[in-house]
Amino acid sequence: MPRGPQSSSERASSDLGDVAPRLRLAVSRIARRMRIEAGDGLGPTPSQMSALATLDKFGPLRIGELAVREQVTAPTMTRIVNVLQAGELVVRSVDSGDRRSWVVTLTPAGHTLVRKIRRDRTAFLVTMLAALPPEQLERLAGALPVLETLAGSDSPGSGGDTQVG
Amino acid sequence: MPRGPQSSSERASSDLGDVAPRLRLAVSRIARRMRIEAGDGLGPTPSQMSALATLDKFGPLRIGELAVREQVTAPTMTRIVNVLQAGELVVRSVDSGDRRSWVVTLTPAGHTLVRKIRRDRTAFLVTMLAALPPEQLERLAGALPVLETLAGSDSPGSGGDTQVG
DNA sequence: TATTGTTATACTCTATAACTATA
DNA sequence: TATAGTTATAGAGTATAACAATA
Repeated sequence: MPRGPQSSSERASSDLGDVAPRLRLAVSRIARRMRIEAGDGLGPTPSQMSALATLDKFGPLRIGELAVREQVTAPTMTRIVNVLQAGELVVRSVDSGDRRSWVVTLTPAGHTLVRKIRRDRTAFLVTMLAALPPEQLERLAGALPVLETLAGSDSPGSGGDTQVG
Repeated sequence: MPRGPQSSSERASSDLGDVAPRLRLAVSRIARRMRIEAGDGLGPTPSQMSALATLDKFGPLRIGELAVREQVTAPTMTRIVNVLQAGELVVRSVDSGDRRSWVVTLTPAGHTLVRKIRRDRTAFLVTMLAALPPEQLERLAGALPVLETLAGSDSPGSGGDTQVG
């Protein structure tokens, strides 16, 4: 097994050619672990949670606006909002100025829930990171801006993501 | 905006406290982009793809074994295998020694498809990585072992993952 | 009897098409 | 007419329960 001259880290800068497959696998698995270890099956479904996160980020929105941001059809968003409303996580109010529309607003309980789940999802990583030697944590922190570049930004209209956590 | 003394990188080793939330968000988004930009809606559904990947990794398996590895019930796996069989991606053969069981095997076409999708998923990252300045690629490569630690390994029985890509 | 897999049935999430109310 | 949202209906994917064939 050929090794480069550098000595400190397992496999670092040598053979950059296999960075892509390794990064793909690592990212997929970390994402999956975060989902699962945060108790994915409990509480709101992914689509409900995503709608809550969008409301948390952008503030009150109309059904149609929510549907566009969530990349979901209007009937689907109607149902999602109905469920959230039944759970008292959002309220609907008539749009002053256009009585065909509803404005959907997060309730305090909705806010609290979004923050709780966000915390839960981060908690898994916090635990993992705490177990890392400082040198590895440094390296991870150093690569964070690069990862954020790869992640891109969620441009509101263009299928923006608004991840829960 | 307070900045640490180090000069070369945007935000690196200072305030490690927010590594977890940033990493969480970055990982979620990269995973999502990989899924979407690889043409997620096309070809086999996620559950079908996952079953194919498991067969690719572990070789021929019985329906029940597949169901356990995929964390799905037996009736569900029956249906998944039926669809894959109709698409000529797998074949069923009787288990010599227990005629209640079927052994499911990937066809050459199934193999080819798994590899194609794996390539497609990596392709997005290859493009993104090619656009990075060498210094950033270095930093990413340096953090890869750490990310792989966080990713963990998929222990076969314990709901192992067997990511497609 | 116990086990492997299938069939029957139901539930959730999503979509498209048709509809109602307002602009 | 055109638009915002809802209702009606259908399809994919999953589960539990009941069943068939074999061990």
